[in-house]
Parts: sequence; C-alpha cells; structure tokens
Amino acid sequence: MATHGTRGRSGGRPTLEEVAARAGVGRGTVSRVINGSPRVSDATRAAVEAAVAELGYVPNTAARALAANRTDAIALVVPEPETRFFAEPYFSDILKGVGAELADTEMQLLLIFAGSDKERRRLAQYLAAHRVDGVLLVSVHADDPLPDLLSQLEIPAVISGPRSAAESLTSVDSDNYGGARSAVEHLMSRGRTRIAHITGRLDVYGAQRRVDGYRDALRDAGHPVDDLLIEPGDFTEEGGHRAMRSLLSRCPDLDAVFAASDVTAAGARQVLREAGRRIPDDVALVGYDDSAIARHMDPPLTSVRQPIEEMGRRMIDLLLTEIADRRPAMSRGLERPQMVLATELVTRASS
Amino acid sequence: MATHGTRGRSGGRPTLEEVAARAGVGRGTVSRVINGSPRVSDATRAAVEAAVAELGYVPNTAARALAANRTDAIALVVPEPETRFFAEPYFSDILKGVGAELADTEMQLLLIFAGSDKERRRLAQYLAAHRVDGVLLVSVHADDPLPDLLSQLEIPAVISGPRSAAESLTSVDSDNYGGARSAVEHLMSRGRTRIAHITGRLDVYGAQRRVDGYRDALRDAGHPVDDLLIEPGDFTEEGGHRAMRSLLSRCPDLDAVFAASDVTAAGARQVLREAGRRIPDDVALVGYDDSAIARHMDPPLTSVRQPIEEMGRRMIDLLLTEIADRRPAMSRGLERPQMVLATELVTRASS
DNA sequence: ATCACCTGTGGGAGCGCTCCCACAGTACCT
DNA sequence: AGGTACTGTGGGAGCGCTCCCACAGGTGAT
Repeated sequence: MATHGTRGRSGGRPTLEEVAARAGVGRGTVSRVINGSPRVSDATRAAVEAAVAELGYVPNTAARALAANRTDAIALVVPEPETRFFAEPYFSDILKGVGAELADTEMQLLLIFAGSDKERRRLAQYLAAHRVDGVLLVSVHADDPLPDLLSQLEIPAVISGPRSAAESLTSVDSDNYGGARSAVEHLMSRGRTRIAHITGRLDVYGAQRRVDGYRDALRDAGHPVDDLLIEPGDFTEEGGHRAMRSLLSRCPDLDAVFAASDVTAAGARQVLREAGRRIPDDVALVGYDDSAIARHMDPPLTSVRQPIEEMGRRMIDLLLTEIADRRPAMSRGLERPQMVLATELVTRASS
Repeated sequence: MATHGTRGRSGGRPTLEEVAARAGVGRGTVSRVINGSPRVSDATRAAVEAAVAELGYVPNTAARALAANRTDAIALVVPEPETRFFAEPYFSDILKGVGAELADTEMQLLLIFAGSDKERRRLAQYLAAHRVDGVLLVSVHADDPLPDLLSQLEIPAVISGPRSAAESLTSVDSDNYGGARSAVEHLMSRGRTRIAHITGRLDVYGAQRRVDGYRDALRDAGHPVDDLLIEPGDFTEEGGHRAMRSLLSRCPDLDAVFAASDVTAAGARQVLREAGRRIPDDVALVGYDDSAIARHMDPPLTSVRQPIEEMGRRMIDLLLTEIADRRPAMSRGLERPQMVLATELVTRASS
C-alpha cells in the first residue's frame, strides 16, 4: 500500500495513473481506452473499463485541455442584450436545435451575451484566451467587428443569417428569396392580381432578398410589378399600421398583402379591419415567420415558416466539422460553405 | 535571439515564461503581477505590465485550472426544459441579476439546462469532473436529487426558492409569507371583509407559505378565517377559472380575491367579468409576481412584487463568498445561511 | 557585530493529461 | 533464415500555469 505516499490529498479524485495501476496496464493504454482509440485489445479494454467503473474515474478536463490544446466547449454568442434574447422566439428556437444536436456529443455549450460594450470586451478576452473550440454567432449586425475578430484569432465559427460581403465565416441562413416567392405564387394561385408587399427593414439583407423574391415571382408570372404596391416597413406592428394606411390610400384596389413578418401582418390586419376590408374575402394576407401570432390571429394567418430549429442543428454540424478539420489542413483555400435552408408556406384562413 | 528554439509552434500565444524573459524577471514574479499579489515592487510591476501589453499576453485558462485546481467558472443550472426557461420571466430576471453582479468579476457564467434525464446525466458527469467552481440552482423541485449530489461532491452551491427540509445548501428566497400578509392587509385596509384566496400548487413550499400569510393576516386583524374562502389553484390561468367559479358558487358574498399568481388572477378576472362582477367596485383583486400581465390587465392589477433580480444578485454574492471560504476552513460547522428578501406590494386599480 | 525578521524575487516541482517514440510480439512475405 | 509490416503496449516529455521553498538584501533590535 504505502508506496511512497507523497500524493494523497486523501479523498482526491482518481487519476489516469491510478486507473492504470488498478487495471495493471500503462498510462497510455488507459488514455487510449478513455478516448475510444481502436488500437486496444478487447481484453485490455474490458480491464480498464472495469477499473474506471470501480474507481469512479472522471477525466480532469483542465489537464486534458492543457495537454491536447482543446476545451471541448463551444460558445453560443448572442450580440444582443439579454432582454431581446428572451423576447424573440428566434433565439430560443436556435438554442433548441443547437441543444438537440449537441446532446450526444461531449461538447459543452456556453451561452454568452455581448450586448453592452463591457460584455464585448469580456468576450474578446475570453476568445483571445481560447476558452472555447468554436463559436456560434447569431444575429450579427452589418458592421459588427466580431466576425473579423474570430477569423483573426482563427477560431472556427458559424454565423446565422445571411453572410455579409466582407467576412469569410461559414454561415447558415434560410431561403428568404424562395420564401417570398412561394408566398406570392400562392396568392397568385388564389386568383389575386393586385398583391402589395410591406417590406422589412431594408438594411437587413434578408429583407432585401424577400423583396427580390416578391418582384421575381410577379415578373415570372407575367404580372407587371407596380412599385406603388411596395411599401417599406420595419418588421414591427407599428410599421405595419403605417404601411397599410399608405398602401390603402395609394392603391385602394389591392386584393392581397404580403408582409415581411407576422407582426407586421398583424398591424396591417388591424388597419384593414378598420377600413372595412374583410380577410380573406376582400384582401388576402400572408405573413412571414409562422410565429405564434400567426396561429392565434383572427383569421389564422398564412405564413412562411423558417426552419429555425434546423438552422441551429446545421450550424452545429458545420461547426463541429470545422473544428475537426482544423488540424489536418488548416484553411486549404476552400471557400467557406454557405448553407441555405428551404422555407415552407403554411396555408391558413387568411388567404 | 535563437536561444534554443525548441518551443516555437510559431505564431503561438505567448506564455508566462516569455513575458518573464521580456520583462527581465522570473516566472514567479510575472505570476504574482498577473494575480495581483501585493508583494511586488512598483518598478517590477510596471515592467511586467509593459511586457504583458507588448506581447499581448493572455493567461492560459487550462493551465491555470490544472495548477490551481479552480476553473473561474460557475454554472447556472436550470432543472427544467428550455421552453419553460424562456416562457417564464422568473428565469430571465434571475439571469439579469446574476449577470449584473458577475459583470466585474473574472468568473464566467455557464447556462446549463437539465430538463430531460439525458441532460441530467450529462450534468452529473459535468459536476463530477468539477468543471465549475460553484453552482446556482434555480427552481428546484421537492424530490430533486441535485442538491444532495452537490453537497456530496462538496461543490459550493446556492439555490433559489425556499429550502426544503433535508438539504444543507445556502438558499435565497423572497418572503412569501410577508408578501401574502401585505396583500391581505391592503385589502382589509380598503374595507374588504370577505377576502378569498386562490392558492398556488400546494406541493410548492412557497405557495404554502402564502396561505399561512393569508390566514395570519386575517386572524391578527381579528377576522375569522373562513376555510370556504380558500380554494386550491395551481398557478395557471385555467386553475384560476376553476377556482373562481367554485368560489363564486360557494361564497357569492365575497368582496375580494387574493390570487397566488398574476396568471391565476387573470383567470379569476375573466370569470368575475362573466358573472357580472365589476373590478374593483364589487370585487377587489390582487395577484402575485407583478409580471407584465399585471400592468397590462384591465383594470391594471395590484400585485406583490418579488425582487427576483436582486435574488439573482444575492445568490452570486453568497456563492462567491462560499467559493472563497472553501479553502481556509471547509464547512466549519456553521449553519448554511438562508436569506429571505422582502416583497413589495404594487397598488393598482384592481383594488 | 549578531541575530531576527521582514520584503522581493527566482525557479523547482508538480497539477493530470495527450502525444509520440520505442519496442515486444506476431504474421506473412521473400 | 532474414526481412518487412502491423498490432498492442509502456512510459518519457511536455502543455503553461501555481505553489512554495530558498535566498539575497535591507532594517532594526539586542
């Protein structure tokens, strides 16, 4: 027993070495078993596993991180104040997908908010210390320095939403163009001809793509595109009110409205009601997001569903691949992938 | 230059040793400066700080964790599915307080959900690996094994909500008893005499305490306590409906209702309306939580505000203290503190 | 002058892993 | 027989820190 009892912070957790002694093998072999290396005989593996179970061995993450230069953790960075994170279902859906995909991995997920400048600075320190193997960046604004910082530090990262010009990070987005097209095509198939569009904030790339989809759908069907039928909004209910009022006064003959978000559609609906237009009899209405609002609206709102949860899952897939690939051939000149997921039109009574 | 260039994974991050060389001091001295030890002369400190800045040195967390046996991270564990976390403002308020209090610390916060069994197992592994210095446990259910696990592993932890019998963890709670008392006293001061109470889920200790507060407030004011006026609810709107209906049929003469949550109050309000009772003219109504619902109800709801954000802040305070104290004298027989924060009655038009 | 005791400082010895080289053993060609 | 190759295994050499002992040099009491 008392070999040379130097160690023994008594009750301490068992180490690799102790497991090795117990199993009658070497340190390296235990390490191989723990890490699932195939080059271990079945008998040895069994012996080691028994020792691990008997001793209740749990690897020391810090030691592993130090020796292997990895942390087995990835961060979900939300460059927003916490309040927005909780207010918008977008984030919780992403998180759900991410969590599901990560569930059978050894990776640990950290949630980091970087809304304030102070938090930003902390995050920069955190990343500089390489405390995570990779980063998921959701909701990046146009002039955000974070993507640049990440590629400078050579930290694998995936961003959600459309990739803006400069950055070279992998991204996952939903098909805003296609989603808009399907909404407009649906309205045309219902016999509507004077279809208006209330846009989102046009400094958001996705909103711009929806306008493109709207235009192209009309043009390809041989309809003229009447610019008077396009009114800028800002994704809010308020914006929906304003836009709908000006549309009604400008084009009283419109028979359908495609809004760039469900919330905007709700605002439009209210104005339409007040103006005595029945939905869908007089004016058909289609929204975007397929949020809870859409289901509970009266009448229930046809809306374009984005596969947000799946976006979360894909982001993790891509990130894990990138982390795994980093070692063999770092940045082998390949273009970073940009994945675009299909949307789905959910038809309800409003159209 | 080329001393013995063995190291040099070129472009690698600078180490303590390199900073020491640059500053012309020893490794130990740099470590002392980094960790803010007072036993360093001003001149040396300045030299080291200059070297740190020039080299852009950032300590390697893994190495530090390994050597010092601490992680500088704490976990906020939510033993619920993610959906509930997002649905209930309670969590986001706690998180806000925690985040604020942690902002000027070096501690990193991890958010961990442990709703499913799978997640539970992962968490257990995680804790066994001592990957965090401490744990904040919010919303613990009666028979949850987590508190026991934590004290077994000797991981500092603070739980939110009332401390149930067995466990010996530090806890922070709001004064459910006092909150209920203040609500009832307020109603009595408004001249109400037949005050009903719709309880919360009575297997939740806090709900039980609110009933106690209700009873004692009446008794101490010399009012008889009529058990017919107490109807069990479950914190939900549905429960509010049911409870209010049975109260109305049993005690049509009631002139006030104290509900154990705002949501329950909203349910009760609906039934009262349908029964033709005006609020507050015929029946005064008081809720609990002072959530957004309370402000937006028609009429706005008087409600008992819990200082949830402050609870978050206090939890961190206590946890950090406990982490700091662990070393000098581990568990010196002292009772774990249980902190109870005062509530505040927010008076609005419903009473 | 001697001792005691501070303050500042350098650097050895780990912390518990992973990586990788070395090597025994077996197998299958020449 | 000798070579070549592969499988399984042991263990040395770090990874970049913190802790702590040793020690130089100063200060003040005896």
